[in-house]
Amino acid sequence: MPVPKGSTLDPDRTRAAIIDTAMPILYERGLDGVGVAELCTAVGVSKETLYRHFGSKEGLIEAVLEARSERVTRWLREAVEAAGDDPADQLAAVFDALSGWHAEPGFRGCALLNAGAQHHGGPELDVAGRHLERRLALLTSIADRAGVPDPGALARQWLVLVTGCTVVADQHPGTPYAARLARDAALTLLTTARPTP
Amino acid sequence: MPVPKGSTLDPDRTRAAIIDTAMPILYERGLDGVGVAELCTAVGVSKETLYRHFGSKEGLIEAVLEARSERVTRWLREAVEAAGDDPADQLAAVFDALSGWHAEPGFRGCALLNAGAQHHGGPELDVAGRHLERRLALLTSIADRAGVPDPGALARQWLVLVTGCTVVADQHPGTPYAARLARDAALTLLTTARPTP
DNA sequence: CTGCTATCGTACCGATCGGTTCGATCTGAG
DNA sequence: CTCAGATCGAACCGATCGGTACGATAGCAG
Repeated sequence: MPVPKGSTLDPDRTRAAIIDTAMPILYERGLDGVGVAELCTAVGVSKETLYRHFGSKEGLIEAVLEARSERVTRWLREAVEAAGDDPADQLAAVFDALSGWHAEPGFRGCALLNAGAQHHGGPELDVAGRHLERRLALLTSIADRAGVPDPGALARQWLVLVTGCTVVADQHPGTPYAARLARDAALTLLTTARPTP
Repeated sequence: MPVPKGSTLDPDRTRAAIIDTAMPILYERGLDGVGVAELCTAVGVSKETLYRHFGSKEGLIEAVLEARSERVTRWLREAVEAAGDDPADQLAAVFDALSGWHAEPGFRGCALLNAGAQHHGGPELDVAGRHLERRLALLTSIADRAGVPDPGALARQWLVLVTGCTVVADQHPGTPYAARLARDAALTLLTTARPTP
């Protein structure tokens, strides 16, 4: 076994440490708001190490965003799973989870959407698109369970609400509790879409 | 009259020309994606002139975003006014206007929201907030006319839909016609909110 | 004509950026 | 102990950035 595992020289560990440390800094200051040198000193790593792992600043950004998307997706899925079997409860759990996130001190909007807006032509936009696709899949599973006639359309309406309330919560101080309003709207759409026996 | 009006040396004209030319470039390439020198050559103006008018790149950006917000707000208000007196028609007109915008070739999301995401701490976020405030005012006027019990809450739900469908249309290729889905959702919310006599 | 002002074109500044290179150092495998 | 690979620290590179300075020019008021 030529590669040491778990040691201080473990490349996987170094890579994970870079991602974990760089993530909040890039989220807080923006992709273009912080240089590679500063990221390196924050992580406690040399530039050579960072470039050997990620090849370029772009590569680092992609890795950070991918890790973020996976983390957020898992977090939201767990919130849904903890809400029981009722689709309405699951849907409410999504927006309640968002409510808590929006109220956190360091909340600055969705890191993926922000990145897609910042480097619009680049790979960040693709990462953001895949992120929304994962989120749509989660919402579609809820709509499927609810047995509505067109679960795909309803899930996409929910996706618009989820995305919109996060942006509004971030950028419009005149709308607090945007997630709560979106939750009510989503539940109304669910009720209206359900076949009335 | 020491200031020439309408001549090629008219400062107001120069200022407007700089804003008009810089606006699509900053929108397309991002606030940090284009330098002041390139903007100057695109406008056909010297750096000294640009800096005398706006003081800094930040000042130029603020002026451009402010002009953009006013233009977009006027455009949407006119779409509403052209839709007649029925609140439902006015609401549908908002999302239909958005549909057409989203389908335009150079569509890259809302310039104000993108700017707020790019320079998150700075004045751009305030401009984006004021932009959403203007949009909320328009939606609130529709909700008022509809005579719903809580027009402020309904208008804010519509604001979430408007914002969300624009972001989704930009960043999620898997959801085409996001504005049409949002339109249906908004009309459903309106119908549900109306008192049933 | 005489100013005044807006503008141009260019050169220039210091700072920062992303990225590369290299010798020294440390760690763990064998 | 020896060796290979991972890392460090710092110097270094060319390019670009936002912003400034200056002499020349052009249009208008008086």
